[in-house]
Amino acid sequence: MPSVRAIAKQLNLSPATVSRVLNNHPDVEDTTRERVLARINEVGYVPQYGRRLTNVIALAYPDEPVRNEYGSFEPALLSGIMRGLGEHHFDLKLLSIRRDKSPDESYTQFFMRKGIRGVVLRCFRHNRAMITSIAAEKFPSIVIAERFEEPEVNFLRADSYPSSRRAVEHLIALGHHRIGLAMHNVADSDHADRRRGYADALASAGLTLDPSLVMELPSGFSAGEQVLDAMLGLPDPVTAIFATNPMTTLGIMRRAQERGILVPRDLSLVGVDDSDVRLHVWPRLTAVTQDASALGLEAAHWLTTMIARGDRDAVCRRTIATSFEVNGTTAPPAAKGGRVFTPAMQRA
Amino acid sequence: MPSVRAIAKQLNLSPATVSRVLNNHPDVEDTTRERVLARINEVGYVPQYGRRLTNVIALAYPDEPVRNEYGSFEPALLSGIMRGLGEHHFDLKLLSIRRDKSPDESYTQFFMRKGIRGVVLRCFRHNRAMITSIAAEKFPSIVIAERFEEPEVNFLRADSYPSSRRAVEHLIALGHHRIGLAMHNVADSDHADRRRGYADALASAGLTLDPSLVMELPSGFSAGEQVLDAMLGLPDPVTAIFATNPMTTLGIMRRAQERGILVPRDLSLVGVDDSDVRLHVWPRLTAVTQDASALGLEAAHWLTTMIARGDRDAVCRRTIATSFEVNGTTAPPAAKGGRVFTPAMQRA
DNA sequence: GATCATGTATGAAACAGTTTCGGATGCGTC
DNA sequence: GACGCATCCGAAACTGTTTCATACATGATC
Repeated sequence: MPSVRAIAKQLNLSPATVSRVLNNHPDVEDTTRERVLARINEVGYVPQYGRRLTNVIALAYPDEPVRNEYGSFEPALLSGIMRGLGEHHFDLKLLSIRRDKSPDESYTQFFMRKGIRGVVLRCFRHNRAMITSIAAEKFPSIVIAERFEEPEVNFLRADSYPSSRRAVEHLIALGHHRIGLAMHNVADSDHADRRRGYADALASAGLTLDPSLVMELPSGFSAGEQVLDAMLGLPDPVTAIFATNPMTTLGIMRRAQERGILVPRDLSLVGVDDSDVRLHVWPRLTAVTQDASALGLEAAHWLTTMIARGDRDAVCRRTIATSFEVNGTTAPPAAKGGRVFTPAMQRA
Repeated sequence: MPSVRAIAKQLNLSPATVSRVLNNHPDVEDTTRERVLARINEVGYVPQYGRRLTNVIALAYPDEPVRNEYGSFEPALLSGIMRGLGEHHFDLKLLSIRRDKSPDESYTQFFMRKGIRGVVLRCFRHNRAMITSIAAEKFPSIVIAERFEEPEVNFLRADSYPSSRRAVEHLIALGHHRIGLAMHNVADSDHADRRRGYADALASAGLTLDPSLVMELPSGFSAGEQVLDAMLGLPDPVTAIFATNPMTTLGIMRRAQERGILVPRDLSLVGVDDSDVRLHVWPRLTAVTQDASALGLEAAHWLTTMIARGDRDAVCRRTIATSFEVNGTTAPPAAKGGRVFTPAMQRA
C-alpha cells in the first residue's frame, strides 16, 4: 500500500510533486509527470486517505450521459447498477468523459481526480479506442453491452444472436419469405449479431438474402417511420420486419397504425426490447428481449467485488442470454402476393 | 472558513472527536455529539480538504433510485441535471437515502459523509417529512416537482393547473360532458393541481362534477387498463378521459386499442407527458406536457450556483409553466348518448 | 471495602494528501 | 552582465482521519 510520500521517495521527488501529478496541476515538467505516472500505474496506487469518500464507482458515458433518445435501456441499466452496488456499499457517480477529461491527462488520472475506484463504461461506435486505452491502463473497468477481442478489456453483454435467429426463424415458420431487416447504422457487435442471426436464419431455410430488404438508419423513432414506408413501398413489399432497435421498432408500429396497416394481419413485426415496453403497446410486441437491468446489476456487482477484494487482475468476459418472446405482432402473412396499400386505403 | 481544528478549539475538544462526529463513529457521548453538530450547523461547516472531491451534488431518492416504473420522467430529469452541472463543473452522485443513511445520523451528517455539497430531492407522498427535515438543517437542497408551504424548503416545479384546466376546457368545447378523471392516488401538489384544473373547468362550464367519474389508482401501466374498463363500464359511460399520469395514460391507450375502441372517435383522451412519448404513439396524444429535462437543468444550475457562491441563504421557490398540446386523441364525442360497447364488438 | 477487570469517552500524536510560499534555474532583454 | 520573468519543484504548513494510550467510571470478586 504505497503512499504519495513513498512514491515520492522512490522517485527522489517531493510528495508535493506527486500530488500535483495526481491532480493534473499544470506546473510539472513532462518528463517528471511521465515518471510519476509510470510508477503510479505500476504499483496500482489508490489513495488511502478518505477511503470512505472514494468508495465510489462511476457510470461513464463517452459524451452526454443518459440521453433520452437511448430509450429505456439507460434507466433500466441505471436501476440495475444501483441494485448491484448494495452489497459492497458503493456509490455511483455519473460522468461524461469527453466533457470533463482534459486531453493531457491519462484516463487513470482523470478517474482518480474524480475520486472513483472503478468505472462501468457505455460503449458506442466511436469510443472503442477510448475503452481499449482505459483497459490498457489497467484501471478497474467493465464495458456494458459490447464485445472486445482485446483480452484486457472486461465486458458484460447479452448475446443477441440466438434470439435474433429464432426470431427470424419464427417469421419463416409462419410463412414469411420477404422479411425486412431494419438496422441501426452502427458497427457494434450487438447489431452485427442480430444481422448474423437474420442472415443465418434465412440461409438455413434456403432463402436468399435480398440486400434491398436490409435498411441501415440512425437509431431513433423517426427512422422507424421511414423504414415502414420504404419497405412497404418496394415493388415486392415485405410481409414482415425484424427491427433491431427498440426506438425504431416503436416508430414502425406507430407509422403502421397511422397508415392503417394492421399488425399482424397486414404486416408482422419483431422488435427488440430492453425493458417492458413491448407489453405497453397494442398488440403486445413479439420481441427479442435483453434484460438491461440484469446487465447493470451484474456489472456493478462484479466491479465492486473486484475492487473490494483488491484483485486488479480479475477478468470478466461474460455473455448472458437474451430471449425471444412471441406476442401479438406476428402472424402468418396475408393472402399470397401480399397486399398493396394505396393512399386511398389509409386512414390518416 | 472554520476547520475541524478550529471547531474543536471553540468547543474545548480535540479534532479527533469532531472528526468522529462528522463520520458518525459510535464512541462519542451523546451530549458531545449534540454540541458538535449544533456548532457544525451554526457555522455551516464544509470540509475544505479534498475540495475537488467534494464538488459533487447528489440526486437523492427516498427509496430505490431510478425505478423503471417512474416512466420517462426520471431519465429526462437526469439528462437535464447533467446538463445543468456543466457551468460550475460539478459531478452528480445518485443516492438512496433510506438504504444508506443510518437512523442515528442527521441528514447533514449523512450527506457530508457521502462527500456531497448539495442535493436535488425527489419527492413522493411518504417523504415530505424527510424533506422538511433536510431543509430545516439548512443543508443546500432543492426539491423537484413539488410545492411546499414551509419557507425554508427550496423547490422547482411545473404548474399543472392552467394546462390541466385548459385540457378539460378543450374537451368541454368539443362537446364532452361526461369526462373521466384518472388520478394517481398520491397527495402530491401536482396531482392536486390537475384535479383542481379538472374541477374548475367543469364548474366554469356549468357542469357538475360527478364523483363516480373520478378514479384514484396507484400509478402504473395496469392502472390505465383498469381505468378504461371501469369508465366505459359505467351505466352512463364517459366520452372522454383526462389521465394525470403518463404511464396510466399509455395503459388507457393500449387497452382501448385492445378492445377495439377507436381513439378519438369513440373516446377522447388527454394525457400527461414528461418527455416525447406523446409523439411516439398513434394517434399522437393530446397532452399536458411538462419538461422534466428543463426542471432538472434549472434545479442543478440553481443549486450549483448557490454552492459555488457560498450563498447558504438563497431561496428558490420557482414554478415553471406546463403547456397543453392538442394532438390526435381528442375529437367531438360520438352521436348523442354515446356508444355502448358489447363484448361482441371487441376485437381482442 | 479494596482490588481488579471491563468498557467508554477522549486527546495526543502519527498519518495521508494538498496547498502555499519561496527558492533555484534557465531564458530573454536592455 | 544585470535585470525581469517564467518554470519547476521542495519545505513546511495545513486539513481531515486514524491509531494508540489514558483517564475515568462501573461493576464484579474476594
